[in-house]
Amino acid sequence: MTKDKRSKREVILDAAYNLFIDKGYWDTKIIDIADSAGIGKGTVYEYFESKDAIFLELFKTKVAAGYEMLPEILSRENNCECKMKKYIETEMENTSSFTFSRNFLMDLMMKSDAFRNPALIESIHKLVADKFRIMFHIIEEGVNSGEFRKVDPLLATISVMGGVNFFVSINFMPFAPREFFTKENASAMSGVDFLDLIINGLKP
Amino acid sequence: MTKDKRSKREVILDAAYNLFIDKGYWDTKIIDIADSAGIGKGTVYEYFESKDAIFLELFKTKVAAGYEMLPEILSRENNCECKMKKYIETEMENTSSFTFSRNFLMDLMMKSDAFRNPALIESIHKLVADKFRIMFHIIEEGVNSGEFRKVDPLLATISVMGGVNFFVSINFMPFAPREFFTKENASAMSGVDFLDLIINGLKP
Amino acid sequence: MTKDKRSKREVILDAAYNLFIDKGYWDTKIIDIADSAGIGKGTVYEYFESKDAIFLELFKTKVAAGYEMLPEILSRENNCECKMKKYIETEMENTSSFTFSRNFLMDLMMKSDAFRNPALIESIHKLVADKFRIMFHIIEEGVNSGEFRKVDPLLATISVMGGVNFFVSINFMPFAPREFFTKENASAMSGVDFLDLIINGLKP
Amino acid sequence: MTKDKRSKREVILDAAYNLFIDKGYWDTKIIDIADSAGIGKGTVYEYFESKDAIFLELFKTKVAAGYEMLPEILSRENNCECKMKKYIETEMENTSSFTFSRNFLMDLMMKSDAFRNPALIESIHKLVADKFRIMFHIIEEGVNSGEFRKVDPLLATISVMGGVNFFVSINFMPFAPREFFTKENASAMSGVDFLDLIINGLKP
DNA sequence: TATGAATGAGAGTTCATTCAT
DNA sequence: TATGAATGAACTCTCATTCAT
Repeated sequence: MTKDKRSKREVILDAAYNLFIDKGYWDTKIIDIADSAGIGKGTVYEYFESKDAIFLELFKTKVAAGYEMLPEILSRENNCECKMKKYIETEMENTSSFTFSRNFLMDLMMKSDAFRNPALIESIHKLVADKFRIMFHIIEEGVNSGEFRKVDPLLATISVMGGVNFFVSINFMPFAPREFFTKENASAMSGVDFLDLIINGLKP
Repeated sequence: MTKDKRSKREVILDAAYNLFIDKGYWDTKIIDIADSAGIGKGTVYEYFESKDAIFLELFKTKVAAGYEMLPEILSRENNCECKMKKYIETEMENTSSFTFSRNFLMDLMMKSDAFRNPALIESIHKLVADKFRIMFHIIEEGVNSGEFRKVDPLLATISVMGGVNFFVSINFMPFAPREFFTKENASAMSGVDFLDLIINGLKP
Repeated sequence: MTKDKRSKREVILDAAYNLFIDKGYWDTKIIDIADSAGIGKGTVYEYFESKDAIFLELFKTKVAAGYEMLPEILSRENNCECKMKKYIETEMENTSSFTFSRNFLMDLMMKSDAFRNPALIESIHKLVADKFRIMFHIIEEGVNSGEFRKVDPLLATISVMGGVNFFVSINFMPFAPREFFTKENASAMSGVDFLDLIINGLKP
Repeated sequence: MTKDKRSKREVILDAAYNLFIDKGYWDTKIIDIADSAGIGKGTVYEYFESKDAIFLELFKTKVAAGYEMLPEILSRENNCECKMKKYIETEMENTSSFTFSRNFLMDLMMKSDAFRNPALIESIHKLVADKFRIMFHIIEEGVNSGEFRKVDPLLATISVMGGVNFFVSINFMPFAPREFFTKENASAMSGVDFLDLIINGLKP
């Protein structure tokens, strides 16, 4: 009862996190979070200012935190292909290690402007933009150094990021044609093969 | 009063369309649509059964209709690269001709399970799954015929579709880092270059 | 087109009448009446001020009119039993000749104060009160003349009227236990037997 | 604040009950109930799922509950006349003890098909049908045993039930001619006299 | 005269948030 | 600290009535 100060906050966050992932932000009600956390509805407001605030906290700790080390990690790599590999691995780890079932991140990205909390919107936009810039610089560097072909870096960034985002979230998308997404298929898809495609393209 | 060729139904659809794109489905209220269309709240219901019905109509006419001819169009092409080119062109046309000021389709895809109207959900899932299958078969065919490398068709489909979706919608995404998306950059990005990337990859 | 002035009014009334009986007042919408009458919604308001006004007219012509001659008819009878017989016959004729299916009259009686139109409320109250008074005077007269026992006329009036009302409307009541109300049973029930019960009671 | 033994649930039920009786179900709005109960609109929904649910609860506790013991009570009586007496007494108690200021039950009966809630409709129909059957069996038994004349039991049931219903509710009917329903008259009317009329009829 | 498109007040219901305990 | 009863603004949808044509 006394050392539970930090713990209860965590419990709320965990409950909210799972519910957001499971039912989406709008379908998750405060009472659901409270019930799931085993506390009273009012208690939620002892720890968080609002539903938005819970979301923001979750975003920062569960999502954004996974990318904090990214620039440093990438800087340790010698060439752009390796950097891109690390990037993909990080994405895959983040989405899987945080038990990203469903489309949490994508959800955030796409619907971010449905929220009214400016801090939240800004956080989301910032993360996505940061990731975009990182990928852009990898490609730009690769093109400049001759490691990559003379492609338009912006175009390539879009292509690669779109692919990566889709790749890491496809399993959780509600509309993915289920006949393709069997257990075997899912486990067969690897980041290495994925990188290979981006680097080498489809042509034999 | 003079240029009122557009029926009121059209006016409502346009108003709803822009609002849905601008603020999202849930943030758009019936009164917003009515106000935006310059009519009374009740009038909306003279033309549509419900908010869902407006959405469904919009989806069918603005989104799904653009893909109806896709299978036929693709069947006219002789090789898979050309098919993929046509696919990308169709996507680009659809998203631009309908003045997609935001990523309407992506939005739909990601949030589709937030809707309760089964007809609507089904329509959305069907379109996305159809498109996915089309791309899958293009790639599968290419791999089988030797036109493409021996890549995993599913992985490649995900990569390409993710890239394409991102590509056609990036200009309208709320979070795209604005410094990259100047007018000049936007016009510089072409489907041909994009296809080149997918086909040939980044390696020189 | 020219001699249809009265006719169209009738058509509206008939349509409304059947709908009121069939679905009840509140479940009948103006558009239903218009559709059923084969005219436009606005046209209804050319002939009637409001939905209430239609109801009032219907009440006066279809319901109240059936009782206008009642005092005169009863005055022709020589004794109270015969008067009561006539009363019952009139009720039965009114409810059947006007194809009173369902609980139109009862409906009116019970829900009359749900209407806001004072004229309507008054009409309904007046009819019911008139009928009550008529029955009361029949019984009072019978008691005074020695034709009936020395019962409380008010109590007897209530008993008889309740029975009569129930009797004439039971076939149309939604809750009547259906196992009792077969076709044969319905035709077997006669006003004469009913009167016999009231006059002679249950004791052998 | 001091006599708040009554739970808020009770307060809401009472408020709703009086309003339903006073203005009818459809004319009573949730805000009316809330205002009358001295609470906010939303609070009503903390205690009841819907307007229908309030009604159903009211029906079960205030109306149906009064008849639960009826079969047992009647079974203790030795002859049919006594059973009928008990029946009438029960009706009178139910309608008076619950401060039936209007004919709530009759109201329910007549309008029951105006509700859409199946559980509600069924409850109402069941109660009325049950009561009808009880009376029918009393009379049938009386006829078979020779205690009553050889009358049609169905016809007699209708006559008696109609009379009883009217009798117990007449004081609250909006249309009852007020000159008859003075305080003295009301108190003069007894169930015993009423039964006498049914049993012995009007003939001397 | 006849119309039906347009209206908007008003309904039941939801739920994030408040606050007395 | 913890609660949950209470709140009311806001939502979607209904429909009797109006009025320009």
